Amino acid sequence: MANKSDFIGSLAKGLKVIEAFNAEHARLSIADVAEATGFDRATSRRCLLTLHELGYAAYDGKFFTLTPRVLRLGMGALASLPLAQVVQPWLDQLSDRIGQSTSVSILDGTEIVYLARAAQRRVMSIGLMPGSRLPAHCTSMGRVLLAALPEEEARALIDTSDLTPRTVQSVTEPERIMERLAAARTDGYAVIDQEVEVGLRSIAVPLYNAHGHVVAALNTGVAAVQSEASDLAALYLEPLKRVQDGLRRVLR
Amino acid sequence: MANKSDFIGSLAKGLKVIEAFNAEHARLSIADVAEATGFDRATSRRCLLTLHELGYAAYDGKFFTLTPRVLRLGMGALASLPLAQVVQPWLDQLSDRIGQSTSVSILDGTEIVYLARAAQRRVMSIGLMPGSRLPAHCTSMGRVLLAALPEEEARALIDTSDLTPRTVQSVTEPERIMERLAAARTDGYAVIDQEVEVGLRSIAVPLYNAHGHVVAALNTGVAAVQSEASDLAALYLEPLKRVQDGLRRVLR
DNA sequence: ATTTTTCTGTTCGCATGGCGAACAAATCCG
DNA sequence: CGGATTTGTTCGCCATGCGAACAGAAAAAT
Repeated sequence: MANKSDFIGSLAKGLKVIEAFNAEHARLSIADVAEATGFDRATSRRCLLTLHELGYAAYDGKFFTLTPRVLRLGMGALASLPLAQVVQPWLDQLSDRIGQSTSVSILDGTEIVYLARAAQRRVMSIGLMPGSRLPAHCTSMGRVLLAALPEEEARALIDTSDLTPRTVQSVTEPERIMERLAAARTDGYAVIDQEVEVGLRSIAVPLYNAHGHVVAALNTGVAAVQSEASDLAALYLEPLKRVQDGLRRVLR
Repeated sequence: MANKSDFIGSLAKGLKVIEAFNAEHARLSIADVAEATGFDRATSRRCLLTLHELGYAAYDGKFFTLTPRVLRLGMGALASLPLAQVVQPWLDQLSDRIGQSTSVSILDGTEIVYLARAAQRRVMSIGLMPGSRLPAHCTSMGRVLLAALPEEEARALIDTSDLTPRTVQSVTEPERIMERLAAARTDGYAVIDQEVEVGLRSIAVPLYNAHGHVVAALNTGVAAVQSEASDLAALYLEPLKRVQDGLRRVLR
């Protein structure tokens, strides 16, 4: 930004207030928002009242919750990503053929964002839908996306990730994660075994565009009771690579 | 809002700029945004540059597109709706049993917003995901949700709806739509036959909470080549009502 | 290739919007 | 019931955000 005077502080504050709401904090008071954002209580209050006035938040006299109207804010981004529309039929077909859930995601900072999904039976307790996020370092799709970056860039992202273990199997040492990325780079795919959630294993491959650049990741996830980690490549790598090859001609 | 001075105009402007992006207008210039929002060009420019600075928009030197980060703005709303989490397993089961896609949505103004979905084979060309919207007046779920409102309230929403026909079968006269709502009220369900999209028929029922209030709608959609509209009730009403009954005890 | 039109970047003066402190009242909690 | 916490409100202040105006760049038309 050329000039500091091109920046609108009030808008920035309001967006930070919206981001203060999440699954764990769905219903917040003025004091809650002031604490979560670090803004003055009166500032937080004006932001919340503005959101309420515009229909983005409901207010019961003390607590605020976001309303479905805020979904309009995000739809512009999903809509502007042609990738999701293009890959959906491929995911549906792949999911039908292999009998497992499949997804496509992209990297956004230290997280992956789901763009498209074809779901079979639920194997994860958290519902994953376009827009959902998971940490990149401990997901198969995240690992192939990080592996596609220059090594220093990947390391910087790992260093700023929240490496808090999510299961007892979570890999949390940066050096070991970098090793897994190197392996993913060499193998052309990544497998995770109950690192992001107990009971879930998944395998992912990168998706390339016609120029050979990695633009997304494709995975399938299976219940741990259903397949050993060591079997995932034998079972699913070939169909995933077939979709990878098919999409390479289509994506730009 | 008690005081006009509790309203933050700059925040309101910025949110309107974000909403200017949609599927048809995914990539906008400063002039485009000024035109779409009615704001001064310099104001539009500052909003866009602020969104870019915060990571919500990408900028190529002339055009802006929203980035996946704006999805964080909407996720707080979905997360704060326990309804989506509660109904998902019921949708998955129902979808498996009847072999068709099923969805749950709520009313937001003149539109329905999808909260949850269990998809089988794609019958619609537009991908519907949580957060997607369709006009209420010409969808089966929209009709049962409008039918649950006091009649004057429903009429006011019909009067402010965009009644542009989407297919040759679209019902667009307010009186005829009100008749369809009355029928839905009497029957306890609604069927639409290719009004929202050629090739799609669907049937929906309202979802009640333990207090008997309508809180959402549940539907299944089928390809027109697969079932006649007159057969939908015979084929699917019973399983839909079974889920309706089951959820009545669970929803609050 | 040139001219015209449209768009963007930038500056700047101005008005007021948004800020936060302070106080009173309401609510919550022990 | 008293103390602690939170919310509503007012208000003075000043920095923020606005929009006009101008120059330059880019795009479109000739």
